[in-house]
Amino acid sequence: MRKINTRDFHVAKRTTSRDINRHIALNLVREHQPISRADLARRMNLTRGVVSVLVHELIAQGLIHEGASGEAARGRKPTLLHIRTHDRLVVAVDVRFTRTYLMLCDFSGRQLAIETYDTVFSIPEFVKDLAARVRKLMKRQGLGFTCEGIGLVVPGMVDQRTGKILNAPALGWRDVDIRTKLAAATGLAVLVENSGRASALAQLWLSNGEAIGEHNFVYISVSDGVGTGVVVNGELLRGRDHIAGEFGHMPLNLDGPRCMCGNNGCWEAYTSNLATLSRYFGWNLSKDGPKRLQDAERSAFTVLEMISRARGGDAKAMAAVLTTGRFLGLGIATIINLVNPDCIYLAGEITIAWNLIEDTVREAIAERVLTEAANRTPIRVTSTQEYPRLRGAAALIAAPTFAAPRVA
Amino acid sequence: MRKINTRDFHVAKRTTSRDINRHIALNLVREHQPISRADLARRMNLTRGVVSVLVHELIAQGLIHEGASGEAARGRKPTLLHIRTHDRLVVAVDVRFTRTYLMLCDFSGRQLAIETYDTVFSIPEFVKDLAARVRKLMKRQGLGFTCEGIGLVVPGMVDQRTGKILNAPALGWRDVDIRTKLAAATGLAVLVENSGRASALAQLWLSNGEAIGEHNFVYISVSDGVGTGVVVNGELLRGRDHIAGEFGHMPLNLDGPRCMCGNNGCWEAYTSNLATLSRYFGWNLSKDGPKRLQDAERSAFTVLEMISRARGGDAKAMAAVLTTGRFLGLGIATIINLVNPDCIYLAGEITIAWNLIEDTVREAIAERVLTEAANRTPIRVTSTQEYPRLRGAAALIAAPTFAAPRVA
DNA sequence: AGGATATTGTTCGCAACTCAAACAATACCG
DNA sequence: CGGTATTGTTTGAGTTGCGAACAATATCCT
Repeated sequence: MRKINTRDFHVAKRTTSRDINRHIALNLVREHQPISRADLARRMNLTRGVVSVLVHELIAQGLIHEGASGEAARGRKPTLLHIRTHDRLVVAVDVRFTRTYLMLCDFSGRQLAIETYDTVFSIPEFVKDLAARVRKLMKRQGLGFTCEGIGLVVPGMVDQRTGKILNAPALGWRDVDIRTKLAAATGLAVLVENSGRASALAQLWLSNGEAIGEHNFVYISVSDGVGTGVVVNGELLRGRDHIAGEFGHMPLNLDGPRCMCGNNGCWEAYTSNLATLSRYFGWNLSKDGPKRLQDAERSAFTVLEMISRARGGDAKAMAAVLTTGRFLGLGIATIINLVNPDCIYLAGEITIAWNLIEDTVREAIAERVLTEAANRTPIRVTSTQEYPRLRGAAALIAAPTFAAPRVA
Repeated sequence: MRKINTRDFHVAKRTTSRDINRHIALNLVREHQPISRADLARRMNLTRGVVSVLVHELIAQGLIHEGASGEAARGRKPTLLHIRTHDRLVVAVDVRFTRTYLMLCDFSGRQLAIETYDTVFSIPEFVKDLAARVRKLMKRQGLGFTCEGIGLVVPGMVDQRTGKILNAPALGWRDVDIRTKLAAATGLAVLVENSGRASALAQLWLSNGEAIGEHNFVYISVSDGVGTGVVVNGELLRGRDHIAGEFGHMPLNLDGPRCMCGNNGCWEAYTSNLATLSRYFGWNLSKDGPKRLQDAERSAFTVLEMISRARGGDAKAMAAVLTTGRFLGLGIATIINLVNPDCIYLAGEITIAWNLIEDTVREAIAERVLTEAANRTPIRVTSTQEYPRLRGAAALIAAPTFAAPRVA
């Protein structure tokens, strides 16, 4: 039951009905390919006649293409339709504190090439270097491919509308108009987004197989910080200033440990990798937080190693991991009470220890959740191998092609 | 950029374009009445021809009606259009711990009659009594009016789809199918909702004048508990189990004071009227919470009185109020970081003391908010005189008439 | 082998819709 | 009282979904 915004509405034109149906058809092909025209007509409750025209238009636009004939128990064999993604490419960039990840993939998120290198912190050099790498990547890819844009994600605050990085403390970037600079250097469209929200976009737009279809979820990425993205009704929650969804900085305890953001007791301060390590080593973050972070990042000893030790019988490591699990659960419970999503996706290094902490997490959730139904909210752990941030960067460019037209 | 849900979509039919445009026209009339056809055409960027037909259909449906001629500097005088609300009535019911409020109003939320009486806790008696009161109200109203339904709000968890009250601890109601019972007793359509969310609906659908138009906001109602409603893109956030938006139970401190919900340190436990009173009297809620609540409710001494004392120079009262203000601000800051709404509406008895606490609230917000832009989020205090809960109950019945048609 | 049957994809007349332009109905103004 | 501006209606054209008929193609059954 949505209220029509009388200050910003979209009247239906002559072509609106067809625009809507064409987009629905496109998305059905995307999620059910290969699929025949007759099958589309059945799923859409339209006549085959209309669907034929819709498909013709989508082919003319170069969005789908006909493939081989399919099998049928009886009657004429169907012509199967496929999404045209293989020659529509995207460059995805994930800038992190230590290293930068660069991926070339197609519109379905399929990885074609990937490379990683030490992050360049000087903006002009970063742009110049990245532009050169993109050129090389496209050259190596050969002809017959078009690159439709660069998606870039950073850990920090981003104004998605203007493409400006407002504040990325981990990189030391502040008020950087990265979009304009990068677009000028490469001649490509550039979209920028916060890495937590981008991961949510990847889950929404570029997930494979069974994971498809959730339209109300919260994505939680636990690594250096805790990044989150909230998806409501198939749309990422961005907020007035494009800074919505910062669940990492909700307080668990106003007098708790110091957080990177300057406040005390943020969820992130209890559950980030740094927090877990601090618990193990007995660091006092309230005193020397940022310095510790840099030491930890640069040192070889990561949370992953700590988890190995926990598995190997190191009781202190196990205790630290479990405590993180408990706070993870308490935060998740709050999120469930606030958003009541269909499910929660959990990502980050800590998920490697999922079978160690699952019981603790679920126990903490049960403790603070308000109803029995909410307690049954599924928690899905996503594999770190899939590069969610990079796929999210790709989704920035690919998604607009498939998004619902704005109406009413 | 919304993703189309391929499991639950709405194909555009022959009549979809007109359905959309008719709803837009209806809403424009609603928010700009009196308005002429020509004016509608200009606002909608449609030709007057189409608008004429749309208006004709809306009149045939009995949703709008023609009024007097308007003034024009030159040329033919316009025929002004009005929403037909005066003879479409709604019964709004607000059940609270001490008293029940019953209002008869029209589709625009205009109050026609209001009464209040001691809450009847026995369900069968409550239903029987309410049905009798509704009959009497309608009889007194006379002929020529149609009652289109009953909207009922309660403090507690409600499944809006089934109309069942899951758990309303303040009333002692649990798993009550109030909708079926009340519909059977009155023969009217019945919709049930949580009172915090209903208030948000009232703000969205039945606000007057300048307040019209916000489509992304959080409504915070501070009274016995802290009820909240989140509106995103002109739609109330309900969540999978219809329990979303329980910001009252987000923790400020995991080891904080005991809350009605059974957890510790909920925002509500710091800012509800009971919490404010406890601070003044030095009650220990962790020990004897529910009993205290009943005592406080039944006693004549309310938060309002405490605020008077604070104004009168009672330093202890002032301190208690200011502390509530501080925690109010800390919670609001978290909400801003999570939802980043266009604005925040604040309601409840504590708003009487707004000029006392505003500075403290804003200070606390500035302390925890993550960006300068977020710090500028407007906070609008709504008058208690307007019965937000009752208007929300009315909105439950009235809103579906005006809501955007589901498409794509 | 060949007709019955089933399925796919196209075509065509019809109804519903937006759109542009012409039109009748007012009202004001010099 | 004619010129002009504005409102609201009408009319024809272009676009769309709908239903039914159609051709093409495959399998099944005799």
